[in-house]
Amino acid sequence: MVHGRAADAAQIDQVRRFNRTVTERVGVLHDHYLGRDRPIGEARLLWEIGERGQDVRRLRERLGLDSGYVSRLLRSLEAEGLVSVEPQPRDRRVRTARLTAAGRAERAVLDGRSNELAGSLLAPLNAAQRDRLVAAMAEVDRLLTAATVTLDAVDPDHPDARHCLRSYSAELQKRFETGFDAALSLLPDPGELRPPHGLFLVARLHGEPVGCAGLKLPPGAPAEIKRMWVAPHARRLGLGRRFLAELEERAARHGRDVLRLDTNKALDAALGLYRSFGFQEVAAFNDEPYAHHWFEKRITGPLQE
Amino acid sequence: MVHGRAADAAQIDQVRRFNRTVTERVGVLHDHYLGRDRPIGEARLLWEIGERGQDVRRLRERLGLDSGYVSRLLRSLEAEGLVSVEPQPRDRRVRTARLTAAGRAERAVLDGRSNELAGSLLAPLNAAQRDRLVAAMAEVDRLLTAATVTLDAVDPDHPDARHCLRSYSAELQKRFETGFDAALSLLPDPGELRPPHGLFLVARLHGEPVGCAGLKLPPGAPAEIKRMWVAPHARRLGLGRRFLAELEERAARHGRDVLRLDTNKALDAALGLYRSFGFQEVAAFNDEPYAHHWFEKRITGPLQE
DNA sequence: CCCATTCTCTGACTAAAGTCAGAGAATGGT
DNA sequence: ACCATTCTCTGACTTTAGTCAGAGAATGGG
Repeated sequence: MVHGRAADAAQIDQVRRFNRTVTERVGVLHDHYLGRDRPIGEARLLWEIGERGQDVRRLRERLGLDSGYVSRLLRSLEAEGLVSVEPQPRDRRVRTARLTAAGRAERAVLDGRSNELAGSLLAPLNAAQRDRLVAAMAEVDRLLTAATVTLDAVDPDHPDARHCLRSYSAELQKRFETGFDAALSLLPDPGELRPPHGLFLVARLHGEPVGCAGLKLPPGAPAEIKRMWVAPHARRLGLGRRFLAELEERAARHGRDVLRLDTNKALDAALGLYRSFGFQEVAAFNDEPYAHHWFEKRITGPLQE
Repeated sequence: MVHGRAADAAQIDQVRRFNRTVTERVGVLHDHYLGRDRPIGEARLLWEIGERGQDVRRLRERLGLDSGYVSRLLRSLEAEGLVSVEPQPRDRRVRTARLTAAGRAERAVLDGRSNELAGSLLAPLNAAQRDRLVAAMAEVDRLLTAATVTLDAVDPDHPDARHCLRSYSAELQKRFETGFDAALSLLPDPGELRPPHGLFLVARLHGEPVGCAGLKLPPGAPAEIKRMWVAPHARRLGLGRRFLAELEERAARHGRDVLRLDTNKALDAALGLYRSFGFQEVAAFNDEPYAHHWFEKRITGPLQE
């Protein structure tokens, strides 16, 4: 990964101090408030089921727990009358857990305690300190979230890839003045975005696909970025830049020394990103009907001895 | 407490999001790294014993564990040859745990893993994001630490109070051009800083005294702040301001409408604090030989219906 | 319709984490 | 010298938090 250079010692140190303070302060209080009369396993489950219910397999996935264990926890919550579990109508192997009225009440209690906990962290501070703490927390939150996003090369037919591509088309449809009709656009045919003539990256946050980017590697020609998209709720995490860096590195690894792309004028954030990432605007190199701008960047090949 | 007003809902919300992200990301990784081949109870203990050893009772206190449990953990570490436990010479009921050479090596392994953990949080980020994350972490760390400091009224003869007063004198001795001789200064006699004619506050961080401030409440005269001091490692946490706010409130509660103090020109940070807290410089109201500045603040009495 | 797969559940375990009630050695104050 | 207190330890527990192997129902593709 192009970003994966080692952090320096002072940074490591500060992160460790942070971890210590936070696990002490937040961790201790967390258990104190949440686990007051119920094992935290159950409390977490109750929380994760949520107001609208959840499939058992999603619960397992979200909490990272063994299927037998989750099943047992659900039995215990059922016995307390807090939860009911029923087969999903569409696929009767899957079962859906829902909160009963009592379960909802119990969840509200947990909710209240979480608020108490949050309040107790802020309480000893004055208004100015609070503002600064909350702002710094938002920043940490945002950047740690950014750091949990994974980038993987997948086949463009993978369900996560298809999901992103559908969202991509839907968004263009909404944002382009003229709408967007995939049939009119210069779509790379599927083979162009899979090895050996290309690749397709999917970004995932907690397992959910939240962005994609394709790279065409036509033999003997510049590499070309296609269909880069980031889900609205995953924006402002530096994901676009991370895609570009990753694609640039991969293009270089495949021996290309030029990376290019085309884009529509409606995508103003993307235009800014390309420029700040070192792309230069060039003359049209294709006749994509939806493009208004064409960009190119000279990249360094893989290091040689 | 004067700072203890309720935080607003948006702040509470952000704190909760933060707690969630951090416990997921830091918590999970923490256990993953530290508990790799050893129960985390033992790992924490090994860590807490430290290079120089620790009394068993301090360990219990720091980790908040049952005495039987700690004893058992120590037995297990002893059996592995990582720790030796011996009676303290001064009080043979108390026992001190020390790391053996093997224990020190094991602790170094844990240390390395903590570094890995910290590194793994930063690894997916680019340099700019890292800088911002580390800065935000430092801010959170600092403010959460500030929030764990407690302020309590104690008798000026309490060991914690005496500790602070000794440190206070030692610091003045070092910082005043002329040195500081307590015998020449207008020392409030002990009775003046305990009820009903005064009070004495001690600030504590993790049980350690880290600051103090006295308030004289002479009958029918303005309240007067004396001997305010914050330990060097607890500075920049807004503690001075917190002392002032607390003393102001207590003075008001005792019906005073003027708060005053004198100070030496060498204490520049304190001078700035007093001014920014609303104190006005006034003519000398006493003949303290070490004072160069006298300040006064008009305060509001307790609310009346 | 058959068969491989998916999903949840149960039974049978294990390890970690902790609690509780004393026992026995040291200590400090009187 | 005596006694209450402090400190650590041991034995006997419990609860929490899992893991693992397989059984049985439902589904989907051929």
